[in-house]
Amino acid sequence: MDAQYTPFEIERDAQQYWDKNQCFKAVEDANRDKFYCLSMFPYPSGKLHMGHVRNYTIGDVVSRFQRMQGKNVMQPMGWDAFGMPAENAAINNRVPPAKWTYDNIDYMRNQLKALGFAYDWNREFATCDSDYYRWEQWFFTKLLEKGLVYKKMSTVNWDPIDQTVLANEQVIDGCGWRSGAPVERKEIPLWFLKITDYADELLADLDKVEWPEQVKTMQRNWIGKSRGVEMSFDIKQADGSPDEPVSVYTTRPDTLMGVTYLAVAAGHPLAKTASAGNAELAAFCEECAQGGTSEAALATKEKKGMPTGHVAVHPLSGREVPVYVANFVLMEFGTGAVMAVPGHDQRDWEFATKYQLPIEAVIADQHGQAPDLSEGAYVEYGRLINSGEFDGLDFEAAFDAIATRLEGLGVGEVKTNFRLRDWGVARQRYWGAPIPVKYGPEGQTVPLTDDELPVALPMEVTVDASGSPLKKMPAFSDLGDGWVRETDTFDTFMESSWYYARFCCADNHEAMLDERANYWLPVDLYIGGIEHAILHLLYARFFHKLMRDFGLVDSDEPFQQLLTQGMVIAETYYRLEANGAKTWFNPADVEVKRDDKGRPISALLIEDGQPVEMGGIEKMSKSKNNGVDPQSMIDRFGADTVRLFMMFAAPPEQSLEWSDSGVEGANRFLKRLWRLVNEHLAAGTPGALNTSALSDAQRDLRRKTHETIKKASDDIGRRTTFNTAIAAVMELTNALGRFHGEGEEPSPQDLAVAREAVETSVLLLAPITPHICHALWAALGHAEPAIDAAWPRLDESALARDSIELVVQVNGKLRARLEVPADADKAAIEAQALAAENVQRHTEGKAVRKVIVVPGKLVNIVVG
RNA sequence: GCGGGUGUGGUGGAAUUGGUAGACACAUCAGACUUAAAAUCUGAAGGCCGUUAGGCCGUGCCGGUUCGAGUCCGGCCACCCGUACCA
Repeated sequence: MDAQYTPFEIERDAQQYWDKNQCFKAVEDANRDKFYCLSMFPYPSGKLHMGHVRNYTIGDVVSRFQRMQGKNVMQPMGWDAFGMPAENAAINNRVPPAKWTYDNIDYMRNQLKALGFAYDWNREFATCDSDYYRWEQWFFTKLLEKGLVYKKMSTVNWDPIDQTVLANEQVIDGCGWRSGAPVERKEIPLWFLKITDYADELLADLDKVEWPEQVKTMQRNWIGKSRGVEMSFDIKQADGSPDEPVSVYTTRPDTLMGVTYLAVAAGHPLAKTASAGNAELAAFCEECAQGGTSEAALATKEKKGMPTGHVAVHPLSGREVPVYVANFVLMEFGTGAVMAVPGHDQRDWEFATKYQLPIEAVIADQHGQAPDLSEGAYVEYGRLINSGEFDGLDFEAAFDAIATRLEGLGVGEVKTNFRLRDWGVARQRYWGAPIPVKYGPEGQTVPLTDDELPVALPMEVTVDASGSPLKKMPAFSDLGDGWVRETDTFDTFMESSWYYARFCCADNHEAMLDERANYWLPVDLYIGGIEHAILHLLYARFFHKLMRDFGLVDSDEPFQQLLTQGMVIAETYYRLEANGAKTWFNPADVEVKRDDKGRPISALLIEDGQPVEMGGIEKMSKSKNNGVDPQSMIDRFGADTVRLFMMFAAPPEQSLEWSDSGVEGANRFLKRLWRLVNEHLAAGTPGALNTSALSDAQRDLRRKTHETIKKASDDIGRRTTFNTAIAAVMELTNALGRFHGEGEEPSPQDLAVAREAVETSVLLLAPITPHICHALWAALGHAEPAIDAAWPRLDESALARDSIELVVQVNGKLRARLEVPADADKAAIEAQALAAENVQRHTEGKAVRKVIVVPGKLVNIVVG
């Protein structure tokens, strides 16, 4: 064994060994428990970033740990390869999107290999391979035949200069990111998947999966099941003539008698009839159509409205209330109209205050009084007031009574609603899977047949910033005889909704999935960023249920357990330029000055020695130039050091702050471990361990070894807190460094106890730093590689103690520590606690009211 | 705006079921080794007071429950993620 830790040779040798022996090739085996471990596959943006390294290290640690538990582990990797960045690269650098994407994949695959992840590379694919997306196209035609797909008008961001549809991300402060022109909302026909048909099941089945509660809550709220009443209001135009009734939905029918106005969307039919003779209103409706379509942009916009001149007739009281057009009401949400109760809804209250509309109390406060509405709405539930015959009813009773009355009048009904909307899957872009539909000369819409699939995306293409490239390619779209192809492509969420299943049988060219999917699925542990908590994870759950209902899989849910990792963040540095713009500098190019407590006080740019400003710690990003390239760290310290730091610096669910010195610390630990094993081997040959004849020092080290096995097993296997598992192993190696036998030379028994501690440390670290552990395990004389070693076994008897330390509190404050026999009874502990010198000082002259003994932990003496 | 989360020493974090706040590291300081530096090893350290014994304060802020609160409850503040065409 080399005296020096040489990470690059060790890592190369270990990787060659795993590769040559196909160690991570996964084969179905009905006789073993399977473990499918999946990390969210990357978008091939160019090179790995720290978020990828963190994500994939977590997955690799769990995979290797499960393998050591004896599981049949499958850990695949692939590429989420369609998307906008490839088109942007094409526009900016004139590189074909396919070439750009596949070049990036080649580079990033090498980076993943250098990190030593235990992937079964035989299963690799990219979603832009026609061999993958052809099955998605095939499945879409089946969904279309079954009525789960339909086309409807939908609102998109329209750039009037570039004549193109913009993604929400491409709308900055309401303007197009390239043209700078104010974005307009435009209605176009688009394909939708009926996810709302599965809303109830998507909600109910959250109880079947082991996901973080916060993610389940977010999904429940997103699906947003509610019970309410849908009712219609009769409408009179300004001249008194009737217009079409307006339908509204409310979850608070108990407040119906407090309605003082109605608000409709600018696109509502009523707004159109009202605008006919009202130029001012028509102009307002047009203004409402400006700006982006994102919910955040709409919801934070200043609330504006304008009266239509129409009035709505209250269905119960007959009272006439004004109808407004409001910019915060949208056609695609619910009915496109809302009833407003400003006394009991804060948004309505603000609108009513702004336009001097009446605000009326119809719900009593907790004292049974009319609430004070001068500062805001009263939104709690309570008993009804000012509601005629409904006065005195509580929420439940009022809901039922009012709903029954509306039903009797034939103007309303109780209705369950979902916030969830159907999934729009069509994009007016090139780099995606073509939607497999054609249109006939008489306007027929026909799904492509199996022998017409796949619809391959043409590789020779001109991509510019205007319009959809496929639309401009007759060779693609024109099928002759008046038939044309659909030129929209799929939302890239389509590809990421079923890739986990395709990994089970990626080599099947005859079918989308086969029986191997049912061996591996569901995924046992799925790992990825918290930012995917709603959309990706909800779409994948939906897609899984679709595949189930077509008999392709037999499970209900795709991901049994979910681990959501936090972001990787780093300090930012900038200089303010004369024009007010900020120039951002990479942390690698900056030197930080610290005060004598190590607190950073200032920073200099290394290049010119002049100061730069510290901009705070933020998510690693291109825009703030604070990304640390994982490659440079791997080149400097090796993969094991990077992996160890990533797992040690924070628990996986929290954000992780990058720290150069922390990485050096991780490297130092590995060097120390290397030396420790080296010195242990040089000290001599251990004897056979005799656990019935241990010295105190030997028993202490052995206890520490088994305490560490217990903690690390639980931390990695159950809690997934890898940081504390590593800390525990560090404690063990620290104890090992301090361990010395009684004689000048270590005895065979000393060496046997030390050997157990050394081998335990190596195996417990093997999932985290697999290369160094591969080398050390071999150096310790094992012919089998470390990846085939069994996880260390806990010996409960090694944990036993003769005496334990208790703390003594007086009135909850720590006053003394006691060493007591492990089997001491409560009375003896209490007596010893009361006798302690410092306890006496604090109890002297006071009455002892109560003594609380918590076995194994503490004694609290309450005095008064 | 709405939904979900986070907040602990100089720093990253630990404290798993309401029971010793600060494990393990990083940075800092001191010492050893060295001609010297680096590397390595050993030690110190939450803040304030005290010679020691020890005391007081302390987990974003305000309040509550409890023998006991970082942990539970109510109200705030700050930041982060998502918000349906970024992936």
